Amino acid sequence: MGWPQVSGEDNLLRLVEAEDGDENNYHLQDQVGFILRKAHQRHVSIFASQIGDLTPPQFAALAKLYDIGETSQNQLGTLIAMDAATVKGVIDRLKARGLVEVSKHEVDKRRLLVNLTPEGREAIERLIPLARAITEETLAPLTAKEAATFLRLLAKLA
Amino acid sequence: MGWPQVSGEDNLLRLVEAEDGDENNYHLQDQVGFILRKAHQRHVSIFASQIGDLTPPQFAALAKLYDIGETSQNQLGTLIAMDAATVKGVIDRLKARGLVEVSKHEVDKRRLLVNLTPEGREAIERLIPLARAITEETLAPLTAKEAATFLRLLAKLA
DNA sequence: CTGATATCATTTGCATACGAATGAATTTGA
DNA sequence: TCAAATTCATTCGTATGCAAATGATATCAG
Repeated sequence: MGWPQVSGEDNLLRLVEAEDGDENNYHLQDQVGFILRKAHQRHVSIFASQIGDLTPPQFAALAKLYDIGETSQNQLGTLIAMDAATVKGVIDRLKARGLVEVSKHEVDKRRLLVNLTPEGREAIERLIPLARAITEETLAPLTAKEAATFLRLLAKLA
Repeated sequence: MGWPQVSGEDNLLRLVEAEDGDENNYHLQDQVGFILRKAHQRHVSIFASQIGDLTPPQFAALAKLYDIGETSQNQLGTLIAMDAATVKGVIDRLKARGLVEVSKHEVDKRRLLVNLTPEGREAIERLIPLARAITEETLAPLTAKEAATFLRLLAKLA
């Protein structure tokens, strides 16, 4: 009489509803948000297995700085989809490890300029091949054609 | 001469490489992990706009309990893809709000049983229609056909 | 039966992630 | 020009998310 009392009735009710067309049946497992969260978790896990000493957001910051060179902290955040509070923490940790350095903007005194250090540059150049492997492993469950389709649709959602 | 000094040379180098076949060019924006992270962020944002007083993980816990009835905290975590440490925090907060209640397993004294309270049951029944709207809005950039394809491929990845 | 293993839950430490509030500096507009 | 609005960065509070360590309990193997 523990859970059957309430839940049992519900399971019965749900069976009846299923026969009626399943309209009131909500399956968490089928919701895009839930699957999206799991897919993201899996990717982060793959990332960690290949690049243990850097998180995906930290890698994103380095990769973007490598791509575009010095920028303001806020601008960098915009480019890698992090709000101001989040990017500050990421940059602080990269700074503490000597991978980036910060300086004040000459004219606009509000801005904090961020750039790679030589060590940061060396690190990102060393890691980019691993990042390609991570992408490959993440997409491994799909065929090449499926992967292309998936990336196209995912980009439309993001 | 602030940032052009190093970055300018790099952009030039990259242009040359692009002519060579783009092999050394790494574009964060095209990586599945980065787009996955952004898509997830967008969904969480949509979720928050429709259900402000509950997070997606909290909702997942309630929805799963509504679906299967009372379970152990660990088992619930497995079902909604959360590790033991994470699910504990989620359940603690739901418990503090009176949406779930916990009790000790009669025979296995290690287990902590979790179940919906009447308030929790009422809440999840009220929220499920909103969850459907959230799914719809998240998938809105895709046609119905694209959405079906996307969900199929996403599920293979997750 | 009992020692080795395994499971369940908790705790700690670290790292995103975001809303909201704050302060400093810049830009806008009347 | 100068007050209002905006932008940039920081800080605080809250909420995932995971690894690792710990303690309590349960199960298994010999």
